[in-house]
Amino acid sequence: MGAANTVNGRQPVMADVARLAGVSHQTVSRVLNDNPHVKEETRERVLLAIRELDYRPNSAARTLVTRRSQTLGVVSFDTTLYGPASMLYGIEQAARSAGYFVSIASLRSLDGRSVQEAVDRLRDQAVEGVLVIAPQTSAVGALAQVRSAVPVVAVGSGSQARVPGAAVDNEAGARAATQYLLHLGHRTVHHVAGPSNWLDAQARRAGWRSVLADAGAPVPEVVSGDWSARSGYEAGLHLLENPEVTAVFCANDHMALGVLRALNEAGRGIPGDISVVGFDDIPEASYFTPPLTTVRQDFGELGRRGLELLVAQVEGEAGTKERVLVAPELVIRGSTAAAPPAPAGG
Amino acid sequence: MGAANTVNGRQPVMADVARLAGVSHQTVSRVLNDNPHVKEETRERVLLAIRELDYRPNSAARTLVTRRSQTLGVVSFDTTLYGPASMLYGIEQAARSAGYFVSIASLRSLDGRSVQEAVDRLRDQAVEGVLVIAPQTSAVGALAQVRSAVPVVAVGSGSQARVPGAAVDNEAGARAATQYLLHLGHRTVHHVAGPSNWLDAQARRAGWRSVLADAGAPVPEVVSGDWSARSGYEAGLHLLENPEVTAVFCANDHMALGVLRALNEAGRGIPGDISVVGFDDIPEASYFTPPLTTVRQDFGELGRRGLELLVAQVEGEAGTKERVLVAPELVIRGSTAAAPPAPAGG
DNA sequence: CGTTGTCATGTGAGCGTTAACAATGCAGTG
DNA sequence: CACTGCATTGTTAACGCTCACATGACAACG
Repeated sequence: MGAANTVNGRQPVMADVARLAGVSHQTVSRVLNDNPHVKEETRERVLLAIRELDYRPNSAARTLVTRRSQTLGVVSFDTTLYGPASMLYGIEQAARSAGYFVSIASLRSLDGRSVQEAVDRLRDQAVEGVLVIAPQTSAVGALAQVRSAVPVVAVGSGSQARVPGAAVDNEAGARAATQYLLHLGHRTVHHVAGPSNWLDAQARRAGWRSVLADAGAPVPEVVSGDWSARSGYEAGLHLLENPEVTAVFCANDHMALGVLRALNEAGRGIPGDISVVGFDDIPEASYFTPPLTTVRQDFGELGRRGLELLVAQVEGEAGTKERVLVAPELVIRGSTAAAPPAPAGG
Repeated sequence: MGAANTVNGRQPVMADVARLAGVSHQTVSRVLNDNPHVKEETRERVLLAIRELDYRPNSAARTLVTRRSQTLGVVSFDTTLYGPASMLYGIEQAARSAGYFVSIASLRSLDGRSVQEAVDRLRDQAVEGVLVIAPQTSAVGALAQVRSAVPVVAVGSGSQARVPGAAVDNEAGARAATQYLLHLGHRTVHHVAGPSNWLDAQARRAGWRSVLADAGAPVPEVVSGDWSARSGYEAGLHLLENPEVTAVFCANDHMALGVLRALNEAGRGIPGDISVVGFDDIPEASYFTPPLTTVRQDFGELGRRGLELLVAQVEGEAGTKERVLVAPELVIRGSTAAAPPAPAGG
């Protein structure tokens, strides 16, 4: 052991290790790269020298000659949100176990130029592939246009994106939620949608709508929010104006929280008077008042699957899948119940 | 304009640009590095050739010769949580505007070996500095031991860490919350603390305790949670056993959410019977039932300040500050009110 | 005993860039 | 007109590594 760490005041290089071990630099390289053509005794001498000098290979030099940076890039818009943050986390873990580094670049705005700019930034860093966490239609649209010498994979960007990627089956989740509410006896289900420029919002809305249509239930007007609890609160106030509302399907949990708050304030019983369903199953959802019935999606899994897809492309594996669809799951909690008896004369 | 993008089937290099522009590769390099000793006309010819070939400099080659990777590393434990996610976001943005790339490495576990491992991983990637988002005592302790050839800065790791860093003044925030509750006339304030191995949890608890001590108020036993809403719920159930509780200061908003839920379930009025204060001011806090009085800390700002600190160290600026303390702010909402009249015979 | 093959190791070139220095041209000066 | 000085450009050598190939040793083979 030991931590000389410098040779003549500079970081040790391969030649220093070679000299100390009494071999050529190439033999050191072989040891480092697990080349089988090295005698066991020599290998140990080299490893000893490496430890003695606390030598670390220079990645820039290696990248220069191998043309492989071992780095993947992640482009994202707002990693402050629970979903994107969890996907990023999943990506990093999967990347590490696949032997890649992860470099991040966030988007200034959602237009195509910004997406191209972020991809270029990563390209400047010689990433071998790019993952994009940007579920907005505009970003995905831009993605299809992006010039990139390396593979690009979208994570959590709806299901119809033109680029390869991993996504949750939003429509199926929305259908499950809506069907469940109908089964409880509600005449119809109102919907608090996400921003219309998000693919997920579109898909959830479409799923909700298709179930109502299939069941012959009336399709109420949609109230739109921006995913925030604040916007859910406002949507809730709006829904309160209509006394016929007995069931609400919100496009995410945060908006559902806002809706719950508006209903609570107004003295409506949940689920006695009105049932509420969310989407995402954030960790707090079971501690809302009341605990929220919601559609669980596993963001971490999504990130991991996306990364696997990208690695397969980077390493040029044959028979590469282009799209992975992860199934969400309806989680039933206390915010949903059978429809209240219809008001007399309704 | 144009996107030849390849020369003889490979990425164009500086020599290709030079040939097309009719200059030497060194002149191309000068243009790229804004060297003033280039005639305007030549510069334009070179820029044209660069665009024509869609040439991008090879960062590995540049890093190899300049010994500067333009990359900073971020070590974090769980970027799924709102605080860490926001700090990471702030860091990335500040890094971009300072001209650095950001590479991430998450911790397997919280022991010293894992911290060293993550730092080494980044070091292998030739980062010029490392930011650590790991507010646990164990991680910070390990940090002080970490061997690293590059500067290390801690972000949001309490105020007494031994490494340089940016942190929120947790004690001040906790004092403000506790004082406010006492001013409202509560005889004392109960505390739902975070995990004792987090510096923030320790500091908040210390701030709370000091105010009670100074005011001569009784110091109730602390209930500890793990930051999650679930643990807050359990803490709430525990607090309900004691009828004298009229004010609760929770070490974060998620636990406060759990407490609110437990109290709501038990039919206690908030704030009529019991006042509750949180810490963090997550975006949802104003939509809890009731809206949560809490201590706001600006995580993004924290990340930016930490990054500035690191950049100053990396670029060897004189008079570098070692620590930055960001002041939190008490935000008053509907979950707090004057103490209820003391029960007769109390 | 020469030939062939295989293992273990070394040698030299080259990856694409920047740094240091050299060279050129041209204006201004005495 | 030679001489200095400055602006502009070119030439060459690193940077630290891997790849392709060369070399040497030694066993197996006919």
